[in-house]
Amino acid sequence: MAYRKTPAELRRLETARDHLVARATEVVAEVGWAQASVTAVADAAGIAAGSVYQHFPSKAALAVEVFRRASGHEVEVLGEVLRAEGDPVERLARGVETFARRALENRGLAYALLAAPAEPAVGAERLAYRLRYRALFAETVEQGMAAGLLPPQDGRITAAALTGAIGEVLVDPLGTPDEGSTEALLVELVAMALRCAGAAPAP
Amino acid sequence: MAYRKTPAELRRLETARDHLVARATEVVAEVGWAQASVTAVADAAGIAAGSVYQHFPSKAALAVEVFRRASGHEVEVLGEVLRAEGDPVERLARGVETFARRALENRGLAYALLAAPAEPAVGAERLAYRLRYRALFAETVEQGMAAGLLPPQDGRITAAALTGAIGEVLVDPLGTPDEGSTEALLVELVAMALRCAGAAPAP
DNA sequence: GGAAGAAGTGAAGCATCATTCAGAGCTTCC
DNA sequence: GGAAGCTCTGAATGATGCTTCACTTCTTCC
Repeated sequence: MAYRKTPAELRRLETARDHLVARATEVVAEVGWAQASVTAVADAAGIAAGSVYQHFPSKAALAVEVFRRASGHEVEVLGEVLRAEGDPVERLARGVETFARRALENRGLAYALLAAPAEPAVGAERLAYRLRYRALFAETVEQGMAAGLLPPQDGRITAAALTGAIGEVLVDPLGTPDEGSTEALLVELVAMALRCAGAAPAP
Repeated sequence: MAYRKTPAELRRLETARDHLVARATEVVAEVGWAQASVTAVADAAGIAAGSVYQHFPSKAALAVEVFRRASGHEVEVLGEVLRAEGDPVERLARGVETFARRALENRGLAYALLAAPAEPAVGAERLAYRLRYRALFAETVEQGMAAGLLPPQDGRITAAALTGAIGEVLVDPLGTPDEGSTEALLVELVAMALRCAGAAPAP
């Protein structure tokens, strides 16, 4: 007998999938990719290990989805800040600050997205998303050059440097992770980024 | 019956161990940590898998030795260049260039040392060696500030940025890996590094 | 030359996980 | 209410790859 899923059932499945991805993301942020076994993730989502395969064909596919959702959001936020109205140099400063601040607010996830050991499928995805971060920074740097605010340079290298610098700071944050030093860190990081792009020092 | 190894025998063992580490390093540079199984490494060294355990208590111990030998050499070379005679800014430029050039000349190994997915023991070692690179850069930046050649800044952040930037460039080299573009890349990278530290632009 | 002890071998042992599957429990539709 | 089809379960399966170990080969010493 032919049989169709009701909309409610479809919604339930979709919700279960979202819930699985969300919990998997938490697990990855807490314990890293290596420790995020199918069993651990399923337990966190409150389902059996086998049920993971109702939603994803493999562990790698789930891992990639976790990575894409989290990274996609970061790329969007960074893009919005960098493409806002105004002076390219100011936008760059705000972009670096936003990117770094968000990463520092969720270090576990940021580390997982940017640097933590991961299976090859996630590694490939990471490469692709890093290029997107870099492309966004590069675009803003080129606008700064076009506006005569930045000296001639290869914007792609400056962009890579910015991405790498923020990553480094996250991997081993300088100083203790309290409020005060985080703010000081951001100030230094933004200043470094502006020097790096060759912006004239603030008066 | 008590029995001592002859000096010749001791030398043979030491040589065998060195040979194993050297071949393992090659394997890692070629195929990465993940694919460098005990069997693959033993095959490359021309010994049986079990014989690896004559020299190292575990695969992780061998991996750590491979990492330390290769990274230790890089730290030494960088230290020598950065601590040579002369102007801190010039030394910094030469240090960045040397570090990047050496990495670009052996990309497989550089990638393995700086970024490739690896087991936790190697990851921990990597963190330690990155701090050593950063400490060397930071020292030079502070000397530049003391000499009035660089503006006030947190040298540790600049150092992290330099390490990160070079790492990024290696992970996904901009442009094709031919002679000409490598040289152009180095020029841009050094220029970026000097801006990053706040050195006055060359006339 | 031969006994004693060390190094080398490589196939078996073992641990770890991703993945599967046969059955239990639900949902749909008449 | 009940048949048909779907989701969920979790123990069994299977693959991978480090590590062990009984045995062979080589080295030392008398």
